[in-house]
Amino acid sequence: MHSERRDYTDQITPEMGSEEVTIAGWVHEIRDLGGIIFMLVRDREGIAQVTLFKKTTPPRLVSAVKSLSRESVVTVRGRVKPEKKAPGGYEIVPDEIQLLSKAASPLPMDTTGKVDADLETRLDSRFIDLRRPEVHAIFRIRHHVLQSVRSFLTSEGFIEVTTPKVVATATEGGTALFPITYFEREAFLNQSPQLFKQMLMSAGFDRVFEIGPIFRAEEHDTRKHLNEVTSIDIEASFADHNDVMKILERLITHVYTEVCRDAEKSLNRLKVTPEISEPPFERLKYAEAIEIAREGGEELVWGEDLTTAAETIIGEVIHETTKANHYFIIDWPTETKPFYAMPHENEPEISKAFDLMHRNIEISSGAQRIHNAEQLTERIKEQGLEPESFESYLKPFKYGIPPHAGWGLGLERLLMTLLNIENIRNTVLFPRDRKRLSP
RNA sequence: GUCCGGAUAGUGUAGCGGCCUAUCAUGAAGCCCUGUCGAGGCUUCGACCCGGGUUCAAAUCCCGGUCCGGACGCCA
Repeated sequence: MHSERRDYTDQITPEMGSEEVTIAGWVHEIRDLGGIIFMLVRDREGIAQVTLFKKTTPPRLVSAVKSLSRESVVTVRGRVKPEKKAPGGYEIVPDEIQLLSKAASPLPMDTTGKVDADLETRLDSRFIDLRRPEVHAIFRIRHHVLQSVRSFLTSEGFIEVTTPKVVATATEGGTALFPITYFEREAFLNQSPQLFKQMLMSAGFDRVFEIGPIFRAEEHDTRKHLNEVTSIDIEASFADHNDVMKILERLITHVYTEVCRDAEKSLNRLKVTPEISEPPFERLKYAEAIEIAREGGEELVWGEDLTTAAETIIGEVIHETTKANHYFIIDWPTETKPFYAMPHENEPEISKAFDLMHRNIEISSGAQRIHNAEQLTERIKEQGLEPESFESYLKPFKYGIPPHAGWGLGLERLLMTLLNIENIRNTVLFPRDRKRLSP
């Protein structure tokens, strides 16, 4: 039975006449009108209507359907019947219905859209929540985004790599790391593939990208933070910050364009039309950004990171003037950025670091990196860190490493802004936040 | 972590001192119904987060706890 030919519901059309089909899926709804019963069967691609007539359908099938519970898994073999009154212009008249797995009731939540559930309830029963077509659509689009990122970066000469997530030291300072037990030693979950990417520049890989999980042990509790996220990271040799910003803006446009082209059905299901930004994106200097925020009433000190309110004001002003959602904030104060960001030669208090913003959300940040071992050691000291603990990091810089630049792009933030999703938890199958560790 | 809201059937909600033996929807069980597409009609089932207090009387007011949401903070 499992090896039999199976048709997805979207492959069936009214033009198929009375062809035999076999569908497999979940019982979405049963509407028993007495003399006629409609059973809606849902699979990954859609919903098909199976119609049973009390007078002509074999009684065993009628009673089988009457005893089915919602969300049970069934296969239906039957004939296609073009029917104007049926959704999609066809229905399936069954010859055989098999129950493969019975669903208990009541269900932990509604799957048909009649009753909304809180995010908490949905995440507790995520396996059911993910059955809902509009939730499923997010992850179909996520797949398209990943596909499109891979094809774009590959066509730009980047090699996909994977680097360890279990690491020995808390390398970057900055964010808090999750400690774990690694046999008899302490280890950490990696916060960024940064140092590995740079080692690969020393190793002569020239251009690499990695798509993988990163972990942040920060106790933040907001709509746009998670403790485990997927980072799209690149590093490019013989390149500066301007070069990688150009790659980034073209990547964003490419992803938006491809998603609009390839994921139309899922976008319609979510009722969103992504707004494509065309390169070049606005490049706003940090100094200009804080000026805009000050004019909008925010009190900011040069040298500090932007507040959420400041980001909102800046995002709105930029949107008014450029009509675009995406923009870069460039020339950040060196002290606000990680030690490996390259300071400008003639103005070392600002660095060749940038953030890519979508309105008020930071979706990516990157920089040209320092590739000189002495300068790097100096910067480590200036940030109050111990150069001794960075020895294995510093080693590749002593034996020939080209100038290089790169960025990290948050996949979930990209999806949020692409699909206008309010809470980042909706963009991850099984989100990990301050409170949630299962499922 | 701070501030502000909130917690009522499986799910989503109304009620905010006595009219609550708690509203409505959805769901489940049963009955009627041959074109539903949030089908319809009738019957039944199912809930006040935990602990303490105030009061003749608490779902409702007060205190503590737990959990949730939002904003902010923290954050390559």
